[in-house]
Amino acid sequence: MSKNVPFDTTIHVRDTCLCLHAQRAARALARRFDEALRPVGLTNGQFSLLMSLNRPHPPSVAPVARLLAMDRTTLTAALKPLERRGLVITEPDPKDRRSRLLRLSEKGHEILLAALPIWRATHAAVDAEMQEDLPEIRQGDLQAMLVALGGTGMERVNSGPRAGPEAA
Amino acid sequence: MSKNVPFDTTIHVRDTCLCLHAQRAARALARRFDEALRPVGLTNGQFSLLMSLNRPHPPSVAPVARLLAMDRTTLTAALKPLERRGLVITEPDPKDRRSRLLRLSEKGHEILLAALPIWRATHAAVDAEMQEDLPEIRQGDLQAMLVALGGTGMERVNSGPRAGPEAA
DNA sequence: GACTTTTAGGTTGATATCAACATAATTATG
DNA sequence: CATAATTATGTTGATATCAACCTAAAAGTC
Repeated sequence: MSKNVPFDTTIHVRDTCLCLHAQRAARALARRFDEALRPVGLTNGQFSLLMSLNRPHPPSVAPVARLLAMDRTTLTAALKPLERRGLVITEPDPKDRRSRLLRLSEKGHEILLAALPIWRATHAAVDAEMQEDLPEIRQGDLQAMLVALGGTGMERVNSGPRAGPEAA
Repeated sequence: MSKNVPFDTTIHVRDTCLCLHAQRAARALARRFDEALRPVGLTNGQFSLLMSLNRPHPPSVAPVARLLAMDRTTLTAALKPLERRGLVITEPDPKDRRSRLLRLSEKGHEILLAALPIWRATHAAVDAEMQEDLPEIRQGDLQAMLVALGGTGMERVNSGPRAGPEAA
């Protein structure tokens, strides 16, 4: 009886492991966006986090963690440097003493504004490259598949009153 | 002039940001596979790393890092606990004194063998769920897209002599 | 051969991630 | 009301990730 995994199994796993592929894709994209956002001093994760806080009402920890498909303790840790830098302000929720509300500071809003064109440009470039590599596959399909993998933690934040351009 | 990002921009970014979707998918899958592999004491990343070392000739650091689309310093760090646990053995490359060769130990091979059925079952389950969620989209398409995003660090390790079942 | 450039890999530091465990507050139950 | 169950969040510890910086060895150049 064999005590080793056959090599062709290794090849099979290498070629089919969704988790590995997802990790690789995530890493590569993270590096790409990290580099692009470096001039404004944000990582891709920080950009996403700040953006997730740009809403009409400050959210608490759990819904943000859910939206980012991230463990809440990860979020707690990720908030710390942002708080230290004065980009995020956390406050007790008057409605629930166990809860904390997370809010962008003035500075947080500014950085996010500065980061947005960078995100746009980087995203457009990645889109274009994808289209070039796989012209017959639609972008919407990729989004749908990633969402299927990453869960439906997409909170319906737009079900409430819209801040929209009026908040500007 | 507005000093804030409009809320509907937040919604747009939330819904279209490939990087965010990839991170979310990667996190969710990682959690899923981490949990499944816990009984054999491996994380998803460790499984992938061990599997990537299951080959006819021990590779050095750089090609493994490339295959996993990972920074080589990450790989260095990831190897440490595995070495500590005696699953991986690293040795100087006689052909290049700067290089290290990475090899699975007996124990590493055993754990990998134990992990394989778990991987198969988990992967099959994820596949089935994907098919259920998005029946009209083919799995091969997802792989192709993730590969396009994650780069082509897929080393042609099968271009050499095949270990295959004969190595057992 | 001498010197320069490139390459292989490691350390350090900071951020990113999750499980296990813990405290405190809120809700549910009788 | 008292108690039990559930919920919100944080801390700790270990692994995961990458940039900046460093040393040593190999390859390239003259």
